[in-house]
Amino acid sequence: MSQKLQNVRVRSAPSPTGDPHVGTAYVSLFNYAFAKNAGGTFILRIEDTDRSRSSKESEEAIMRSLRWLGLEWDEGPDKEGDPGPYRQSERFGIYSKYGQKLLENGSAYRCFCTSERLAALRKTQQAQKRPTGYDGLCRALGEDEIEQKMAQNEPYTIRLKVPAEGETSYEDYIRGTITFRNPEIDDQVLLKSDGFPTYHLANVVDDHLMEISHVIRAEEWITSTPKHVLLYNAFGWEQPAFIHLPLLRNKDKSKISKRKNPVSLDWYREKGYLKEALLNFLALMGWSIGAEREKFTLQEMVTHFSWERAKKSGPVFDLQKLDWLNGEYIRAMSPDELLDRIVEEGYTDYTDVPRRKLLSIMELVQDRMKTLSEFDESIGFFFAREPYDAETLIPKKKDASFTAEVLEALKDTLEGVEDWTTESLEQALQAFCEEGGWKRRDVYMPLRVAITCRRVSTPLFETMEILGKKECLVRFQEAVEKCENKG
RNA sequence: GCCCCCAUCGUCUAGCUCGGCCCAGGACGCCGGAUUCUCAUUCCGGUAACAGGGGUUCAAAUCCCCUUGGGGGUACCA
Repeated sequence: MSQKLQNVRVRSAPSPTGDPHVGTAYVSLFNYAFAKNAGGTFILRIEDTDRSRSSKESEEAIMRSLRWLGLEWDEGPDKEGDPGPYRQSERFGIYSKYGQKLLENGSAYRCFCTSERLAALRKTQQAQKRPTGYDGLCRALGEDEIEQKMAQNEPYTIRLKVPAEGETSYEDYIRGTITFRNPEIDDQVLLKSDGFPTYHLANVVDDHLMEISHVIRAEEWITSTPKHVLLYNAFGWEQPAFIHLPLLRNKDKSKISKRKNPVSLDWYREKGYLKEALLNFLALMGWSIGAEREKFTLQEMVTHFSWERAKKSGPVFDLQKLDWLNGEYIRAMSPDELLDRIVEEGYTDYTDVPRRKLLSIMELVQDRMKTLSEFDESIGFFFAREPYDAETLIPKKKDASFTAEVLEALKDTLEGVEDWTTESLEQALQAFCEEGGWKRRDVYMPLRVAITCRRVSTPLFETMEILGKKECLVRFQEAVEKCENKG
């Protein structure tokens, strides 16, 4: 397998159906990394030949998502180049012309079989435990029969005439030689009866016209590649190199699917995964940078990219590890940077809060966040008194009267703190515990809940400083009353 | 059913191309501990794998074969 890296042109060719899929990002990432490493061109081509399932919204979502991730293409639907357009629905005329060519040189034939007959055929084949596939009925049609049917306007498809004997093989960069016996390759439909091409024809024609040098796609295409090879041969075209990436898997090892895994790139974005974390994680799913490193940037992947370090086996998509990675990236940023990201990318509603205040809060929550969407959730109590049960005030293994006692005792101390800073508060509270013989945890928990309304919160004294004495005392008083009502 | 791909800790993997340095290394998770006002963070420690069987060889996680397991394909969807 000679890697001719002179003129690398690769493409990501998603179908615009449904939500933008992580698999698209995954395949695009590898195309991108390889192209950029080789100084080549990364193309985005929209494969919308399935008219009923394709949608404009989906196409836009794919482009938006890829751009969000920073996988910018050099040529694509909105970046026209010589071999465009890059949307197959806009190349409609091209395919039938090439289908015609195949008809003329005897590599394809018209098939008038109805879908009903095909379905029945498949059924009996399965029942008889025979391999399924077209039986070649229309291959034997004579010229006059064909003309007659056409005169009667009978709908037909154009099928590839796969050689009855021999075998077809190709070299896969990461899997080596893959061989299929020709009788096992189906006479694939190339042009549907509505005149639209199937994936197979459109794909090969476009890859040729767009001078794609390496076809990098997911493993699920391995079996249809021999059909593509046959097509290149039938046209007399040089074939590109083929590389099949392992499929992303659910926990049960099946192909990743939305029923078993969040699969939409929008979901990851909304949840607040950083693009660098998601990219890094996706890269890890099919490639390793070597040594004992697992954190690396897109740019590092590009510079170190090589197929030797690509893997063949299908990785389970494990959100737990993504969470960890995301946390790593979050912690690696300065509070300032993090806040910028959160504000710019719209993860917070607290946009009219003074930046200085948000920043001081950020310092308290940064280490506690796994995703950006957790920011607002974890700081809500800074801006509003949240409802909570009196029960919540009670420390472990203690009761309501104990809690009331603590709060009562605490009152004077709190009110007496003049300099409402983290340091003085801590000093005052420590002194309070020592003098009164209280255990810290028994004092801090009720206080924490009184101040933050939550048992899990940012560090107490820092939080109190930010809230200010006045607000803290109000909250404290409310807690005391809550306790009294309870008791 | 048939065809194709794959196979190292629960998960992601290094090692396999060029057999010995591997009674298999790292990471996530989990468990335990330290720090600690909660939760996190941070730091220590622990758990856990070469699917099985045959070969080849002085020597195999690494090469070959078989079995098993998993996955994908099998459409006028991509």
